Amino acid sequence: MDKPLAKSTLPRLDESLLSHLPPFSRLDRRQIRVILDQATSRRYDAGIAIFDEGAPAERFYMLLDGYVRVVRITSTGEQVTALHIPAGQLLGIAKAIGKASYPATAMTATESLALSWPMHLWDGFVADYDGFATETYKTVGDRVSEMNNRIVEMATQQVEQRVANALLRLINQTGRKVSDGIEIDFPITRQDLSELTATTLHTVSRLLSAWEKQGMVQSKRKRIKVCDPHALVVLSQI
Amino acid sequence: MDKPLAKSTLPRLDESLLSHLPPFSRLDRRQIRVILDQATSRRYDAGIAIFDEGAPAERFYMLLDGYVRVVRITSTGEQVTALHIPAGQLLGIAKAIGKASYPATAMTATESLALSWPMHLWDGFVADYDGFATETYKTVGDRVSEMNNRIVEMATQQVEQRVANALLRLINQTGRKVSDGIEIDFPITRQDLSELTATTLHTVSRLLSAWEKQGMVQSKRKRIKVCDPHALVVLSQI
DNA sequence: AGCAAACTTTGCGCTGACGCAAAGAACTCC
DNA sequence: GGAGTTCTTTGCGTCAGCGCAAAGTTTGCT
Repeated sequence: MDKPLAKSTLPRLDESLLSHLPPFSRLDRRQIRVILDQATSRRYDAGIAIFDEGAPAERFYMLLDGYVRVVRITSTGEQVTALHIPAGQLLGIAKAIGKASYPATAMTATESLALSWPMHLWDGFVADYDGFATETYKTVGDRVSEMNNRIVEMATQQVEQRVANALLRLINQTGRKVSDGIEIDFPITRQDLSELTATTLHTVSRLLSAWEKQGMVQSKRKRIKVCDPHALVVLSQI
Repeated sequence: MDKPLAKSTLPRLDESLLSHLPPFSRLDRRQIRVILDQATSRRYDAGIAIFDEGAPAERFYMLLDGYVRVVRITSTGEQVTALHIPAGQLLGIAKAIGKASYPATAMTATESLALSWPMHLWDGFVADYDGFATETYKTVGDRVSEMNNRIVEMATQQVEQRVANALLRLINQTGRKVSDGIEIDFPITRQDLSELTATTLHTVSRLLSAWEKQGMVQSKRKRIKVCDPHALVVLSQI
């Protein structure tokens, strides 16, 4: 869909980009060099689809910087966010779950930077690189767990608890410590939160307003800061 | 937890048990013989936990006969059904998603029969048996897709649509053609259906009564037969 | 600076689905 | 065969959260 930049337009990628990331951490410099030389690097604006649900899974990606929202779009045009992926994780790994096309759309939540490789290299990576397969399946497992938890939450909890849980998950996964609390590290609207918790932006807005009055959170346009995580935990477990 | 029967109490297992099942279908008789000789066979009554959420994943299973419900239990004791597994599929494959313990409980929905192997054989199976890994990851992928669909459904659909969808999924996966419709092939209560669709048994009962009046379904105690699948499809897609 | 677009807040009425309650039907086990 | 258990149905009152509407706020664009 979008044409990757020619590799030559970018400075040679440095080994340190990958060497500390779990799927590659057991590899030596030489192996990482080979991997990097096969990679395409690209910057994405915020709000762009890296790949689309249903499209043939031609490449897999390593998110180096930014945040990605994995969304599914229903026949009636509603969006449902399945998960958020922070920098340092693989995405578009359809092959790891035996799929030939992407099962969901990956949208950048912020400006992002990702490496990608053609999918035909996948089997080689799995076979040749120690730890790559293991870490990949762990990633799949973590995402399965998260989806599982979402199902349980949606099945058993009220809207208020679901929103509280979603906020807690977001600050755990992508929180940034600031002066008087923890802030979600990417722009997130009431609409986004509602798509993550199966409710409406109105209800999310009302909840955040109420919580702000009680001093548990502070928010401005596209930014949410949690000041009292413990109070949220209490709320989420009623 | 439950002690498997000693292998010697059962007649020698026949190769035809496995030879047509996807994870083993590319193997020759000799390989299947080796696999069977390492397997433990066991019968389970209906309503029994084959393994429990959180327990160390010591064995993996192939369901030969019956149906298994994969459930999660919340801190408040509510059950949520994640998926149903029909005969012919692997279960308890925590290793395939990088887990050392089972992420959910597997309960038999009917009397069932399963083979199992100690988990330490897993890596050998993946390495030695052609197609085993591929088929396993496909199974994982299918389950991920199904969970994904459940999330989207729960996020966007009304109770009526969710129940209709659940019924359609059940007759697709586990339906048995009978005289004037398709019947779900295992006993399923209103309560079970409500745990699958995040609602109450009362609401499910009301819906089924209404649908029965319209001739779309017929049901008796623990049995549901869909007479007009197309009408359900229409209902589910409003 | 000024306009447009995107995001947020808040009020109000409505209703789908739940909670509770109670009775009826089917099956199981002595 | 009868007592107990499990499953199902149905009625009724209630309310959480949605839909709609409209106004306010922030940001970006020209």
